[in-house]
Amino acid sequence: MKAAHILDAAEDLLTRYGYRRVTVDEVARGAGVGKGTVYLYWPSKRELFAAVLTRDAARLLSDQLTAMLTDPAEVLPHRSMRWTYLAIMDRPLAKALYTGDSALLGDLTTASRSGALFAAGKRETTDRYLSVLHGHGLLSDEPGALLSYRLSAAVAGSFHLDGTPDTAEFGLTAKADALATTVRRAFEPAEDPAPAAVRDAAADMADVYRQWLAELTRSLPREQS
Amino acid sequence: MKAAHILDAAEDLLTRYGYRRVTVDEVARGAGVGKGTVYLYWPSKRELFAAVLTRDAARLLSDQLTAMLTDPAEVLPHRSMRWTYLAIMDRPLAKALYTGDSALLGDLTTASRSGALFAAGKRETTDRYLSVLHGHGLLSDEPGALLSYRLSAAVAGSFHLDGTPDTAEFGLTAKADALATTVRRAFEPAEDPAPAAVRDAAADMADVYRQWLAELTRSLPREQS
DNA sequence: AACTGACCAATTTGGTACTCGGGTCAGTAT
DNA sequence: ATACTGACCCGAGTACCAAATTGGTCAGTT
Repeated sequence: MKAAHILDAAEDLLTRYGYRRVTVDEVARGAGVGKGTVYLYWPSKRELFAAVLTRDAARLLSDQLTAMLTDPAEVLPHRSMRWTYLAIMDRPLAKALYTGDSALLGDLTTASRSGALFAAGKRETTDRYLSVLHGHGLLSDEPGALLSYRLSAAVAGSFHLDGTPDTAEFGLTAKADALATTVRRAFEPAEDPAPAAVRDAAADMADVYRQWLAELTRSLPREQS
Repeated sequence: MKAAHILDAAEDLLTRYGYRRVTVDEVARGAGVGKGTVYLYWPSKRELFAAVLTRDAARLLSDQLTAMLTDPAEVLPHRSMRWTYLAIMDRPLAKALYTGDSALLGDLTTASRSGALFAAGKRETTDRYLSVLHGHGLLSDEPGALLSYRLSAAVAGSFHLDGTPDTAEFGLTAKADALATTVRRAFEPAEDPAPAAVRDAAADMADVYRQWLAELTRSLPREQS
C-alpha cells in the first residue's frame, strides 16, 4: 500500500513539475510518510522515479493486453503500433520518455538500473513478438536483430517528429493512421491474414505480454500492507 | 573568392571544435582576413555558420543530382532515401544536423533566417518530388501534406536511432538497406517500375534539384572579384 | 519491526566581479 | 571612392564564493 502511495505522489509531482524540480521530501510529504520511508523502498531518487515510469509502462502494457484480448487483430504490427502510438501520446510520462523530453525527465532517461532492465525487456519482447508473428505467417520477413532494428527505425520517426512545427496541423489519429499504413506495407504480407492465424498469434502474444508484465510488476517494490 | 575562404575556415573550425567554441575572430584569422570583413558578408555569427551548413547541403544536393543523372533509378524513393542516408552519415555537419547533435552545432539548428529558408525549400522540394513521382506512376499513394509527413516519419527514425547502443553492431550499409526496404514497400507500387517512367521522372527531378540548388547558391553571399 | 525526521555531506543556487567574444565604425590602404 | 581592417564597446557568459537546499543516513521513537 505504502509503496503505491509514494509512487502516486511521485507521479503527480513528476508530471506537474519535472524531475529536477521535485524533491524526495516533497514526495514523502505528498504521500503522508517520512522521507526515510521512501528510502526503505528505493535506494535513490533516480530509482524511485524510474519505478514511476516502469509502473506507467506496466499500465500501458496491461491496457494493450486487454485491447488485444478484446480484438485479436490488435496483434498485427500495423494495429499494434498504431495503438501503442496513441497510447503513448496520451500519457504525459510515456510521451516525454519517447519524444525525449528532457525538460520533464531530466537525465532520467539515461542509465538507471531499472531503466536498463526495462530497455532489455522491451528488446526481448520485441524479438519474441516478431517470432510469434512469423510463426503464424503474419510477417513478410524473417525475424532477427536487423528486422527489429528496421521496425524500431520505422516507428521511431513518428515520435521524434512530434514537436516539429508543421506536423501539428494533422490530428493525432491522422498521424497514427499514417504510421499504421507504413508499418502494414513494410512488414506485413500483402494478402489479408487468415483469421485463425491472427487468433492464435494473439493468444501467443498474450502470454508473452503477461510474462513481461509479471517481470515489470516484480521489479516494483513488494507491497507490505 | 573571399567569402568562400571564410566559409572554408568556418567549416573546418566548426567540424573540429563545434559552434560554441569557435570565435568569429578565429574564423577571420583562419581565412586571412580581418574580423570586420566577415561582417561585410554575413550579419551575424549565426548566419555565417548557417551558410556553412547551407553550402554543405548544396554540395550534397549537387552530388545527388550527379548520381541521379548517372543512374536514373536513383530517383526512386527507396534508392533516393538510401543514398541520402549514406551521404548524410558520411558528412560530419550534415550528420550532426540530422541526428540533432547539439554538442557540435549548439542551438544553430533552431531558427536562423537561412535555416528557416532551408527548411521551407526542403519541404517544397519534397512536395514536388512526390508530385513528380506520382505523375509517372512511381508512387502508391496520392501526394499531399500527409504523404510528405508519412515519408518524413518513416525516414526520420533512422537518423534518430543513430546514437543508441545496440544499433552500432550493424554496418552503415545494412542500416541503409533496411531503410530502403521500408521505403520501397511503404511508398512504391508492388510491381517494378517501367524504365521509361523512371527515366522521365529522373529528368523532371533533375530540374527540380537544379532549381533548389540555384536557390541555395543564391542565398550564399555573392562572390566579388 | 516499521517508521520518522534531525542531521550531514554534497550539490545547487544566488550574487558579484570579471573575462571574453560578438558586433561596430573610424580610420587605413589601395 | 571602395575594400578592408582591428581597436574598441558592452552585454553575455564564466569563475568564484557564500548561503541555501537537498539527497541520503541512522539514532531514536512508536
